[in-house]
Amino acid sequence: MKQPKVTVVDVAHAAGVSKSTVSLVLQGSSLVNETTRAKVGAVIRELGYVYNRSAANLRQSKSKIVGIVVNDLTNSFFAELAVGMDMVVQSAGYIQFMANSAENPDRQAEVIASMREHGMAGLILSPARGTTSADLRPLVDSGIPVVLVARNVPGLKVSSVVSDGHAGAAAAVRHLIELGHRRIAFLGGFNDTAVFDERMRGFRDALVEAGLDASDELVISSAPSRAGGVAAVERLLSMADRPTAALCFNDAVAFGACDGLRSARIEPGVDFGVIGFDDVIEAKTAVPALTTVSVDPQGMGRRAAQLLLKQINSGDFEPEALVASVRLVVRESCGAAQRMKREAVTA
Amino acid sequence: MKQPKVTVVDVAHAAGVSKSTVSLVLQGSSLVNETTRAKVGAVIRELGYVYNRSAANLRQSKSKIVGIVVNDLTNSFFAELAVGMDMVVQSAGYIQFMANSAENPDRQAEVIASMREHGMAGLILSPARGTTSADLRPLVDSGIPVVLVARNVPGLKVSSVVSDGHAGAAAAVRHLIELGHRRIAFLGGFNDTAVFDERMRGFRDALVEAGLDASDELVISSAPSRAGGVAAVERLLSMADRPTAALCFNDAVAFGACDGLRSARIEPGVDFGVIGFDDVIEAKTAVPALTTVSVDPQGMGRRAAQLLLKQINSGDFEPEALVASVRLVVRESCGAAQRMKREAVTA
DNA sequence: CTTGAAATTTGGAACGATCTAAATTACCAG
DNA sequence: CTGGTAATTTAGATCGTTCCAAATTTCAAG
Repeated sequence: MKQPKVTVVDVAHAAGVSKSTVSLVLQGSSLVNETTRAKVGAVIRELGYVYNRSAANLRQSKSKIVGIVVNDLTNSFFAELAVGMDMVVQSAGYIQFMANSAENPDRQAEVIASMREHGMAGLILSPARGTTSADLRPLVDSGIPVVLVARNVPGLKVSSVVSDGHAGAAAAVRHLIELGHRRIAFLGGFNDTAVFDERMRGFRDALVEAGLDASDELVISSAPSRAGGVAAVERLLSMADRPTAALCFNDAVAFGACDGLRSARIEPGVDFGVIGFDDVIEAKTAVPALTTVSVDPQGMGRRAAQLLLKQINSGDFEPEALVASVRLVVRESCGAAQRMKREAVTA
Repeated sequence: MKQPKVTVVDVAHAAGVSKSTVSLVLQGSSLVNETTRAKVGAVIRELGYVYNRSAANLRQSKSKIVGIVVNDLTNSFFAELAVGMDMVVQSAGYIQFMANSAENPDRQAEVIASMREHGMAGLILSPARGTTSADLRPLVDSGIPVVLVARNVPGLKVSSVVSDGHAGAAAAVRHLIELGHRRIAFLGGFNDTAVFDERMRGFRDALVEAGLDASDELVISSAPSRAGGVAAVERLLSMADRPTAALCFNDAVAFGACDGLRSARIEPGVDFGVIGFDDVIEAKTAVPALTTVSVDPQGMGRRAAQLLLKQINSGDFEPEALVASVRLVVRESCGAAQRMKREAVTA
């Protein structure tokens, strides 16, 4: 059962040539005679030879391995991201170490270190919450290309691919304004993250642009989860001058907000406008269907992988920052459907 | 920027010892003097040395890499599976190549070949539809441990971890019978897969056990997707002696079935009982909430990884077949809530 | 036949670790 | 001191590949 593994030398011997020739055949060199190439190829198949890439890399020190570390694979947004990367990495003839950091910076550091020991040529990282630039500095300084995706790490000079949170938030707010809302809140998310900051600024800028109130009390931060959404909406409902609509940090918060509204006998999408962010898979099927800002995670993954491969192949490179565009998907939770119905009646 | 990489020899030189000693330190051997160990450790940190595991493996030919290939990472069931594996693989000090085959056997073959060239110690595979035993034979024969998960490949003597589809389907059917249904259908899934066969037999056995009709016309196969569910339920509604409830091949089919029922003005969970399979994440939040057979994919992933590691560590091993137990999660779509309400009124 | 250039093939030194067996050093009792 | 054992350290071969420089073969023209 356990084959004593066969090497180039075995192949060479069986084919009656030298190991150098076999090596040449393996790399498809044009130096080798067509007859010998065929002969060696036949022997390779016959003996069931498998190429040992680590041995090869040892000599030429350029591996075909990239690392992919994602903060939460169970979140379908990040799973899609990973699948996008997988597609381009695979079709470029590379293979990936892939690991889930589960939002734990220590675990993240461990797997990155391990990948480095195994000789990865580059890393795509969707960083765990709390990742600092110091965590990544040694890796970056060693000259290994790194691409951050979905989230940024402040103070680190590396490439990144992030979605346009500012534009997305602004578009969502403009849509709510167009629907007639004049007092709009921003719900959920930890206010010490870069993503929060960007979306919140988009929110605020759109309000200011329309000459509406954009004061601090309209921004209610909380955990970026369903539970956080419930908590945030409770705070909102206790406000004196109560808003009539809200943009949420992400879809999970938006779902929580809907839960919270319902338990206060306020129907989301009818009595109150709710917009989410990310367009997770459940957004379409939820009741009411969630109006949300959609960010094609698979496309982002592909772009990140392309960027990384480009940097790996060009010995020297400059960090690049890509911004993935974003689009508002209007469904029911914002109340657009309601308004159309109303207009139909009036007409 | 680009460090000329430092090796054991550099460390040895800087620490004033031989490379053998450095190697001993690296493997934490007790042979080396405490003073030298400290000295070498300091130099290692100072020079920013990174261990080159491929070089090491070349000599000792036992890598700390496992391969994980999954048929569809965008499906949250399989994503959870992968996360479970990730957990145990990572904490065992291994690292994984992970790839998505996207249900494409050719792509699957490619990535497995690539992983093999890179020297993986074992493989966990959730096989793409259409995988044959011939596809995996060479790998298995080479003595590399392989664990199949979620799906089996007929005619291949390797370890596997699958859920108990028979018991799950039977439990679901018994529950429907208990709710008063006497004519029950099985919807969706391709009837040439092992998983289909197992679930369908569980369905049939439970019907026979209760002395009910279990004829072929009650089994309506289709694509295992939402669209497939719609198609299957349409065929069901055109039947002469129409069933009053259905067990679906998986949750996607169940959602489709609900869609189809609604467009025929039949309310799932009220006029018709629907049960799914897998307990995907949306099952809980859908309307009506889906009654379904839950299979803890993360736990399955963990068990698969544990099994693989066990086989890697014991030089020789026998294939083992693990069956993950399964439990029925009763929500709304089966009509149980309705019945309870009715009973409350009657009481 | 030679001959020289082109086409092939090849030996052996890397690559960065481990491992064996042997060398060196330390230490202690006599 | 000396011998002997225990504790450390080390030289050098080795793992499976690539690559350089050199060797060999092929072959058409003189």
